[in-house]
Amino acid sequence: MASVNPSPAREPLTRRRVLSAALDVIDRDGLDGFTMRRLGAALGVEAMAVYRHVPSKAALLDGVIEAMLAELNVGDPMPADWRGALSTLARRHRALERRHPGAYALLAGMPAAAYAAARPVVADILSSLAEGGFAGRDAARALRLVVRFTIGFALTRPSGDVPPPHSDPLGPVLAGLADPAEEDRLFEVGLAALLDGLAPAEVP
Amino acid sequence: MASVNPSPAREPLTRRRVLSAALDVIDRDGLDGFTMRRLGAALGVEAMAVYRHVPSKAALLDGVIEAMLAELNVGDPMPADWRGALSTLARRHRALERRHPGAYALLAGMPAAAYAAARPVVADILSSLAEGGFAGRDAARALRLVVRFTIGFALTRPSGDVPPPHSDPLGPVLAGLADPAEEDRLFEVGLAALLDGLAPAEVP
DNA sequence: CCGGGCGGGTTTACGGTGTAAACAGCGGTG
DNA sequence: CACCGCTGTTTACACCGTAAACCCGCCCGG
Repeated sequence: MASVNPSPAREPLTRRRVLSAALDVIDRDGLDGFTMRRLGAALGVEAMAVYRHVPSKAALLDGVIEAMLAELNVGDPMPADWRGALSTLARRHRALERRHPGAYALLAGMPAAAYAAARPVVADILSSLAEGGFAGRDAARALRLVVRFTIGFALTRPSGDVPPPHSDPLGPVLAGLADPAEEDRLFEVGLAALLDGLAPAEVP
Repeated sequence: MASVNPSPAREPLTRRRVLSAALDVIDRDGLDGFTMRRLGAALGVEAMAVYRHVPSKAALLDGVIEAMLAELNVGDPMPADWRGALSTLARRHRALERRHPGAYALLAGMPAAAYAAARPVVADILSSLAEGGFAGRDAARALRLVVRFTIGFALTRPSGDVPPPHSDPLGPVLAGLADPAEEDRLFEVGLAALLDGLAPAEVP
């Protein structure tokens, strides 16, 4: 017989399949609900089978990080000016977070080496920055700051709802804390401020 | 007999004592190494004893968050100008992180109500901002942005060390990634940029 | 003076976790 | 055909958060 499966036996487990299923499970059940046993179930397999393709849960999560970062390379095209490039990166990051709300938190402890998965965008942006007059070190700093601002902003979204709606000095700070529209506006304000302040020293 | 203990029996467990010991254990063993059983041991008590003073581990961690935020109220005095006030808050935050490197990550999911523990500083800063010409909504936004930038920056410190030291377009981005001095400089650059961009629209 | 409740601390137990180790079947090669 | 290496399964272990039962010393009403 040819290699066509006579019975609809499952196709073989693969590192790719494992990583992709892991991302799905995390997005569905959250990071806390993500369990090797659940991952196995999602793959139609026993938990321990996963360990044939991944050395540990931590390493698996590193793989998930890289898979997410790779998604940053696709999207509407990057503008050539540094400001546009950086804010496009930020927007892709926010889209990534919306797509993977559970897994996005993994980016906090990123292994640094994982950045390589986003090499194409990063390279584009670095060249935009160079073209825009940033010195090498300053370009790297600008990029890192935008990335960390964006990730950090997403990770620090406060949870519970606002309790004291009146006559508290904290009132204005807590108001509309959970409103997604305000969240968007806040991010845009912050990003614009950061980019303004990052512009390279003019050399007239 | 007076209330002096005849035998050096341990003094009674208290919510305060529990929270403080929890903070110690977290700082020593990290968030992952923080276990109810270990906390009990640190208090010279069985794990379940803690539950007389705290309804669950999650609630306990909320208490730890509030304890940390309360520390923001002490430190060298706050300048009256909004820029100085905000950057003093940021500096206190960074000191807090240095003091509690393990527990600081809890601030990511802060319950929003916990902000109340920092009411004094927050009130000071809001009045500085008002004095500086910020409208109510803008003042709250500026404050929230600085806080989230600062916390987010701390939480997104990349872990592993830099692998490709040469001839990679990513070279400059990964270089000196783990150097604490560069980390400080990066933070100062970002904070300055953010504050610059946040200045209220001038009304001449 | 006593007895009883009760509040703080301990013991035991349960279902869940990550994963080490032994095992089972199956395909390809001598 | 015998064997071996891969892949997946089973079993087992130590540890986790916490529910429930228990135990004991103190305080208070009679």
